[in-house]
Amino acid sequence: MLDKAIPVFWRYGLAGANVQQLEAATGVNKSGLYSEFENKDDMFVEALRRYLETGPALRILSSRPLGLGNIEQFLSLAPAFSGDYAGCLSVNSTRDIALLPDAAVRLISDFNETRMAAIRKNVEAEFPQDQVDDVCDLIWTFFSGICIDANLKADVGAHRNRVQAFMRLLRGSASSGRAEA
Amino acid sequence: MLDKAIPVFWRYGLAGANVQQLEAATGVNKSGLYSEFENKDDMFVEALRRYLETGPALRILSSRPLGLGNIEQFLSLAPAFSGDYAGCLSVNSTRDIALLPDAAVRLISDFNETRMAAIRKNVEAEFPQDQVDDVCDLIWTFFSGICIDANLKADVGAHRNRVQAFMRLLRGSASSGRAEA
DNA sequence: AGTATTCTGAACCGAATAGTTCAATACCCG
DNA sequence: CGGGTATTGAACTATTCGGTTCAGAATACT
Repeated sequence: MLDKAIPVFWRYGLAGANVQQLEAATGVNKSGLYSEFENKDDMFVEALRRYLETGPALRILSSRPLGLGNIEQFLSLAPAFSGDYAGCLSVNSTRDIALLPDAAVRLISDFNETRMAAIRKNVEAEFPQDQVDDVCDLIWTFFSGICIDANLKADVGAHRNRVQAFMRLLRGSASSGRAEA
Repeated sequence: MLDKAIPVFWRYGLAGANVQQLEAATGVNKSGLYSEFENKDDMFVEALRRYLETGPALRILSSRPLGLGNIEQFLSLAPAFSGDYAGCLSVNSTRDIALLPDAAVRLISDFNETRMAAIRKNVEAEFPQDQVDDVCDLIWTFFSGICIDANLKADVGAHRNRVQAFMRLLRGSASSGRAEA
């Protein structure tokens, strides 16, 4: 049920989605919706929570061996490209941050930290210590950019290309960085 | 007047902004608003148009000499970090694309093309031809990422750092690319 | 000063919104 | 089969929304 609600919030945001759409998408009518959730905000928070919990990001980033391979997987697979919805619900939601309930903001912030820590472990495996912060930041910024851009045009081929170009840049920097060190 | 409306749409999006907020922000009441604009969608489109027309992006990207210096300026200055609003209205709006009037989608798409062409001219000045497409794509993706992330935390210092780290990566790639060629 | 014009305030409208209630119905399980 | 439990449909409320109308006040022009 939450899984059915996720795409609605994904596409339209919290403010742009109405409960009729949620009824249609979930197949549950208003009575049912409001017996399970307190209000629309609550539905959003729970959908977002489920999205973050079931998403592949942390799994990908913690698979062994740690390293840039995981980063590439993360950038390739974590943003969705399924037509119905594209990019990432959490990234999309940071755009709506001004209208989000506190609980949702906290979810996003907390998961950002967790995800960043997971990214960091992979970066530490390949970069000298003094570059780790910057590289992590670049990866996250790049991920956000991919996710937003996917809303406008979700081209799977272009996405693959883009990730590979970024990884080339990163790998180049990693090897030259090690050489210098 | 449009200048006063821009921050409202910026923060709350088209769906999340209501006309009361637009009245308060512009200091013009509903009567005045609706005598000048057809409807809320129209206000949004005109605000977005003005934003794109008056923004610094194209000016920065076409200043001489062309090159990565312009790209750095663009990444540093084009995203706003003014507390009231952060990032970029156009990038924010791509997240709301599903609810935007056609005219707005066209504005965004067209300006994306124009901006990308301007980026390209700067990239061509420093990169071998076969890397230009990829580098342009990376720059745009990075820009989008910066803008979205600014919604959550708009830290000017972190922003500077981030841009510089990206530029190091890019400059490293440019010199090694030329060396190979 | 007098006239034309613009802008404002406030009332008003219909539609859509989130959210509630409850009788009827379907379903499940003993 | 029968009784308890979910689930539904639909009517209903209250509020907010975008948008309209228009008389009056402020403003500008001559």
